Amino acid sequence: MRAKPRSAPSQILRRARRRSTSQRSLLLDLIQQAGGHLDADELYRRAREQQPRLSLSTVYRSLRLFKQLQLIDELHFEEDHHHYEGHSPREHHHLVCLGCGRVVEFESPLIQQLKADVGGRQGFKVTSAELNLAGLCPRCRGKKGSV
Amino acid sequence: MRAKPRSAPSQILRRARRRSTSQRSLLLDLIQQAGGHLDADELYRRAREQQPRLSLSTVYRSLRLFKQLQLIDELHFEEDHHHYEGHSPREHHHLVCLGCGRVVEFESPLIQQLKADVGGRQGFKVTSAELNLAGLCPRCRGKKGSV
DNA sequence: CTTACTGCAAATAGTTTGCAAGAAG
DNA sequence: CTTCTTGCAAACTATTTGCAGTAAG
Repeated sequence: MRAKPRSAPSQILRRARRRSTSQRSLLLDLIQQAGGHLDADELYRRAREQQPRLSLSTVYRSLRLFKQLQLIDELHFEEDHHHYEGHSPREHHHLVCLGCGRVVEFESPLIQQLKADVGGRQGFKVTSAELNLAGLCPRCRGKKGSV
Repeated sequence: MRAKPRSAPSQILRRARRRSTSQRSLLLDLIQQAGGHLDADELYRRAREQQPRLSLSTVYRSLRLFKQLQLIDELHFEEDHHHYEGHSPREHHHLVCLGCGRVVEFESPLIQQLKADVGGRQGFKVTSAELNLAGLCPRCRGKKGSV
């Protein structure tokens, strides 16, 4: 079984009867490049470096659209706003350092097992799983008093 | 090894040099009774039934305090605001129905294993783990078109 | 009494929306 | 051309803060 080739974003937009604009391309590029974990404001700041007139509304509208089209995933860390990353075919989860904010990704087969177990036991059809671990990274474990 | 007896909230407050007020007792009671998953607004509504002059600021200030003192835990579902539940000694996680919002709790030993595995591999000291599964409950799986 | 706590109103952060002008197809 | 998209300003939701009065210890 080969992985099905993922379409280019512009094709996905076309199929959904949405237009491919310079703003959308730029935002999507920035999200992919960043390797994930951007929040709306950071994305806005980076995007303005290349398109100074781009507005924050457009950032939010685009994020909502990309999310609907499954081009990106929304992450819910222990903060008051969301983070975003390009949708990756491999399910993975996040480990966040409470000291410096660094985010590490990891995969684990245990999660699949858990989804099946718990879903089955409760009669749910489980469609998504978000696991966030938090702690201190090697560097931040040292400077204890400082946090 | 016996579980160490948990102190009453009022004692915990005293130890932290915080006063035990009628507002704080009421809020804490409501959180315990509810069995968890309340958001600030719902808590506010319920509290006002018994203390109509209680303000929303007090709700937020109390939630922050309780969280600091580890009397409650904050949950981050796929929404724009947080939910809260009384801190329970047994680590557990949540399965949320996207149809009706029902929340089911579950425990799993796999999570402990995962924390140790991932933490060790990355050199992190893992202090917390939040796992949220989402899907459709038995009832909502039926009425598919309706959601 | 002393100082933490509360209620209220005003401020702030994050996000959404109405609308007229602009661009994609 | 037609309709979707954008920028801007205003609105909105969730949460925090300043301050003067109130109450816990």
